Amino acid sequence: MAKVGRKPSAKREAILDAAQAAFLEDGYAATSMDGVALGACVSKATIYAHFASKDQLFAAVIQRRCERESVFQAPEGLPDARTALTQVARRLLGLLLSPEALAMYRVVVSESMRQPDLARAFYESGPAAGKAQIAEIMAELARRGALTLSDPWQATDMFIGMLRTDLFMRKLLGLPLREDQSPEQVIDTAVDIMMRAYGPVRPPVA
Amino acid sequence: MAKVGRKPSAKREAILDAAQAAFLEDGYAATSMDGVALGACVSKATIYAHFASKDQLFAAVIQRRCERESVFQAPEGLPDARTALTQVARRLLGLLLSPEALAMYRVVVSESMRQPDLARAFYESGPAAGKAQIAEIMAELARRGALTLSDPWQATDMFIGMLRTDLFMRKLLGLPLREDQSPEQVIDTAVDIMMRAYGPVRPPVA
DNA sequence: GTCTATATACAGATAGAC
DNA sequence: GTCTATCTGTATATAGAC
Repeated sequence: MAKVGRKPSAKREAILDAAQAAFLEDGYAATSMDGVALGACVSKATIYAHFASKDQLFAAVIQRRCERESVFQAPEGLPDARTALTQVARRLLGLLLSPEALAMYRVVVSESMRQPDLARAFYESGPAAGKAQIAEIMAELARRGALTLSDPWQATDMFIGMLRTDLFMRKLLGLPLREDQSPEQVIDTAVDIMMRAYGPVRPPVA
Repeated sequence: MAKVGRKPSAKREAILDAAQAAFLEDGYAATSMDGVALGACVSKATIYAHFASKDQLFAAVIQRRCERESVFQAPEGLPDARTALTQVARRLLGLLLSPEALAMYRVVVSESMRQPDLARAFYESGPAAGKAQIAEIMAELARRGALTLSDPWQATDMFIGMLRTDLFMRKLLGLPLREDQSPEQVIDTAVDIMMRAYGPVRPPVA
């Protein structure tokens, strides 16, 4: 069996690729090792030479997919808060609505109770990492005086929540979108609320 | 086989109860018809006398669970917007965080791509119905002048989103909550943002 | 409608040659 | 490491008696 340290074996990568496609497409239980072997042009025994079990193959797939993407660098230059938040929201909502992210979310959520380690890995590398990066941008905007907020983490939580609304739910469930639903409209509304709530010019508290 | 119209057979109900417990606890694939039969104190053949297949048993379970609960009646009396929104948020977040709702969400999301009809039934009776009821309350608050908003549906979407944040995600994935996370804190923050954005006294637009 | 017993298929995992 | 061939368990679904 291959060691834990990287073994950039071609077959191993082919197995992981085929397994990822199958798991994300069909879910954990509906994916068979025979199918993965077929997709990777490899015998089933070869899979077991690299991965001890279906569980561990699944874990390797999820872990590999968790080790990447983030890319919420602080907006270039010194844009105003509205522009900065809009850029961040576009990036995040685009990511959330991508077919790969939705498939990943479905399969991890469905297996989270049976594979707690995977649930944590996904959470840390996905939602938690994204939140941390956006919170840092929020904090920077607050330092510049572009936003007035006491807790960037709380504000970030709410901001992200406002992006995962009905549009996200429908995509997640595979339902068609209503005509008047668009990511841009969600983004505009969310940013608008953030600016009303935390914009630099705040109404005197009643 | 039993007709489609209601047959309040005791065994049928026992089967549905056992199946619901199993599906919500273990997920669709990991639930076996043998297990359901055991849980319902019934032979497996009896299950197939009532339900044509595992798929249809699952559908019946989900459908039955979808035909109920809502209960977002407009707050009693004429409370101010902050009180009304807080009451609504408490009710909704309590529902979202309940173990049954979380289990339902997990299993429906995981099977949504393979059973589109179920996904739609869940969406209509769950998220869509809840949103409609809350939007009506929003609209009533706007009519009273307690909120200033042009589109109650949009505002409702954002409000609900702000309740489904990190706290919800961690519960969904079965992760322990951070000490400083509490439903009440999420509710207070969300309501506060709504009041800042849509409260009757709005700042002049800069 | 309900049961016992069984058909049939396919899953995950392994043995052993190369 | 990789293959072919196989073991073994268990799943969905059904036959046929009552």
